[in-house]
Amino acid sequence: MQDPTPQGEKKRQRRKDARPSEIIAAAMQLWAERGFAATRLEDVAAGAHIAKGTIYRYFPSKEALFEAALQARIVATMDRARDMAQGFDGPTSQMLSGFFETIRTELVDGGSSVFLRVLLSEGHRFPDLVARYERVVLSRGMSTVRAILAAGVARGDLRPEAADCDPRLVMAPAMMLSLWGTVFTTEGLPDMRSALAQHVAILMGGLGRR
Amino acid sequence: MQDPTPQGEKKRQRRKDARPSEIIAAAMQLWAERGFAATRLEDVAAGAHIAKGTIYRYFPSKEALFEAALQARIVATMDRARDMAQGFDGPTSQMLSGFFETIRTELVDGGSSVFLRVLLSEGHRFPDLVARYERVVLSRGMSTVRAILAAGVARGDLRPEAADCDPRLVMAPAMMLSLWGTVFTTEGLPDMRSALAQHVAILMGGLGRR
Amino acid sequence: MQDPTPQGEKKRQRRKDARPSEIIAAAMQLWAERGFAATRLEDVAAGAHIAKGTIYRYFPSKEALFEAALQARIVATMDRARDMAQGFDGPTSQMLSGFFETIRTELVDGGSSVFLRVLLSEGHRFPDLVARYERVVLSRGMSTVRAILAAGVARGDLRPEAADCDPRLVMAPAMMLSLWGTVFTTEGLPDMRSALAQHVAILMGGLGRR
Amino acid sequence: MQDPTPQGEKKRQRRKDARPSEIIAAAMQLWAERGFAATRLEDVAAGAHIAKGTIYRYFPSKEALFEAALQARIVATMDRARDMAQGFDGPTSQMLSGFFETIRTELVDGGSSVFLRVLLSEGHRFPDLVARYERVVLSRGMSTVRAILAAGVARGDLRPEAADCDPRLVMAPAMMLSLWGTVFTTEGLPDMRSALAQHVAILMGGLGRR
DNA sequence: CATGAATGAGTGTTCATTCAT
DNA sequence: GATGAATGAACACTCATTCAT
Repeated sequence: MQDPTPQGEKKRQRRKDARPSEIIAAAMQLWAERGFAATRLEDVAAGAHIAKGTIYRYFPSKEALFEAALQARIVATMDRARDMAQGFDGPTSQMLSGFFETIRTELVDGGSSVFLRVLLSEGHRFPDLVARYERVVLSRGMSTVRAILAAGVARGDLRPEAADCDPRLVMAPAMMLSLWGTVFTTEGLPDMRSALAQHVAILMGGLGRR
Repeated sequence: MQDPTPQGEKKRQRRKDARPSEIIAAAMQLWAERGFAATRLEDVAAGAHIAKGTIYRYFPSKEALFEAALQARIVATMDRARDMAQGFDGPTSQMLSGFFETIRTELVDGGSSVFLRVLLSEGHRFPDLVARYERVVLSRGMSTVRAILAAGVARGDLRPEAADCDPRLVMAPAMMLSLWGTVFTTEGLPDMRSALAQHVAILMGGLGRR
Repeated sequence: MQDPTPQGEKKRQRRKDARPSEIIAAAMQLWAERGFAATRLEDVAAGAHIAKGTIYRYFPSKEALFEAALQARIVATMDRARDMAQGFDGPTSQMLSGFFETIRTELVDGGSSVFLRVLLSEGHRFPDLVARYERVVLSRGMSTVRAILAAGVARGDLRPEAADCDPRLVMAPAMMLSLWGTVFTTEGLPDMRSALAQHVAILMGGLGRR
Repeated sequence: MQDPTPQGEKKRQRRKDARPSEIIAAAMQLWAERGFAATRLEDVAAGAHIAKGTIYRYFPSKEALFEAALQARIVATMDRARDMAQGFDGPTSQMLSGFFETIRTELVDGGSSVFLRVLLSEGHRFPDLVARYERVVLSRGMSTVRAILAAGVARGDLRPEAADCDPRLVMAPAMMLSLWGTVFTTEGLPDMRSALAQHVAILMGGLGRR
């Protein structure tokens, strides 16, 4: 009598609140397996154990679902990565390792490499999304790299020219290796963590003080 | 006059022989512009100035066309790259530059980055193709890198440990930058040649003799 | 306090009783604006400030709502019109004017032209409704016209042949003009009242005593 | 050998040329029976004995099909009607009769009343079509009426005030009766031709010289 | 009783593929 | 061989209707 939202209401409500992320999770799994275009919304629905129409209560279109997934999964991580870079003041090699580990965790463990893959191959159809991804993900990543390099120069870990290094060169192996593992064989190759450690070593050698 | 292959016939014959590569050229151009899934076979036909049905005279399906294009465009180039690497015996930095320039030419100017993009995001639909691409393109590229590194070590340009370097780390920036330019903005960033020159410098610093 | 129908109850009761007509009112407004097929039940619910499911407490289906709206809105008016015609004994031109004004008020101001529009274009889906509309609305209207004409002949206002006039000819302009204004431009044309006055004049000239 | 389009080609060509009008014919029949919204494109295809996709070779959308049907069926007729009115110089009553017969033939026999019905009830979804219908059909019809009335005044058949008569009053019965017959019973009522003859008589009485 | 989350049948549209000419 | 008209399976999206709360 006193409670206008009794126990009964809550179960459905709890479900409703969880739906969007359940749908996103199902979608990302399938996109990772089959690609964006090749995944039917009906499959996503089945993966989330709901009916096709239910998706449309939460996302107005397939593209919007992609956008929401992107938003939901990445922003937080990139912020975290940047905070880490700015807050932490250890040796440059350690900052780079931390940065790469963050990227690896997000892209590989968190499954965010789908976004990169989809944007790379179907990006022409979603110019707005590409623009947002650049703004939110790529440029933040590049800023982080620049900050790390600048800090390294300031600290004396790196040579002054390191500040002018194209940040994509620093990020590329982390990105590429994440993609690599989703399609190509990695047999006979170092695991991603070791490879990134090698990358740090090369960078420190190539950019560091002689 | 009784000649069964008169002048007219020959022209047609020449035309007919050229068809497959004309179709492939048209397809690659469009795939590069719009992506594989978003390009209709009808557009490819129009680009090749033939009728839609004619494509099926030469390729049994859209996927087969993709496969043929991949086969046709890449093998030669990769062979060239390897030959170049093996045949040439200059300083390591020069060999790396040459190798990257070859990759860049092929992927960017030749438009082969489509293959990488498609395979990366829709590879699961083409397991055989992925396997072949790995065998023919990726592993050859990695062999080339290993050969260059080994030659560098032998020459004394590189430290012995360079021979154990994951070849993907060497290739990744060249691959990633090729993909980058097909979707993302490059404004405010060095052009690809300069970036690869930086990459060579970093590698030489990171892997080279102190 | 022990009263089983206290003040609060009553208000709710009054509310509940009013629901059907509130729903009908909301529906007719939207049907008039967008047409029957293009109006979603959800919009009707929103217009009536209730939840979608609540409509089903009162009407078992969308078609049933249409039927109920038809029933509710028209019978009364047509009865009124007939009463007016039969009760009043003025000059024929005045009776016709009054009749047309009644039709105009109902169809245009009251929004009942939707029924005519829907029945005209989707009537085949509602054979029962069409039959009822004919019985209740059209044939009553025609009776009224016949009564007016007969009275006019009896009075000496009209020529005897007027009694044989197809009543649809008398009603058609009033009906058509009501429909016209719901879709087509009326710019540069007389307003409906003036037009109907012209119509009365023509009828009186064409059917009246020379 | 001399004929680049031999017999074989022709059969298909003849078919192709006929397709659009076959599709339109099938569509109009079904729209007349069931209304526009309630008729699936698949039904139209079945009615034209073709596959659903074939419709899209000739019309880019359902709406475009409606538009094409409208264009195809009506313009010619309305032009004919206007030519008739302008070219013919007989008594006004005869011109009116001719005009109404043209309208009747087109709307009833030619099935064009569908357009009116669809526009009346679903016109809100097609503002462009409504505008075109007004421009092409309605305003031409009204011009024709005005021309007939003006000619009648000039001839001395009609009183001067007839020139100011709202042309919709003249057309309304012809339009309304066409619609009437598609949904409502006409039992016990004069057939359309007789009714329109009565209408002409009334108009001549109401607008004509005393 | 009221709610609105969930459903799923239904429809317009696309496009790889076929095949009569 | 070459053509392009025809096909029909497939898919995104809508919305009347249901039902757990």
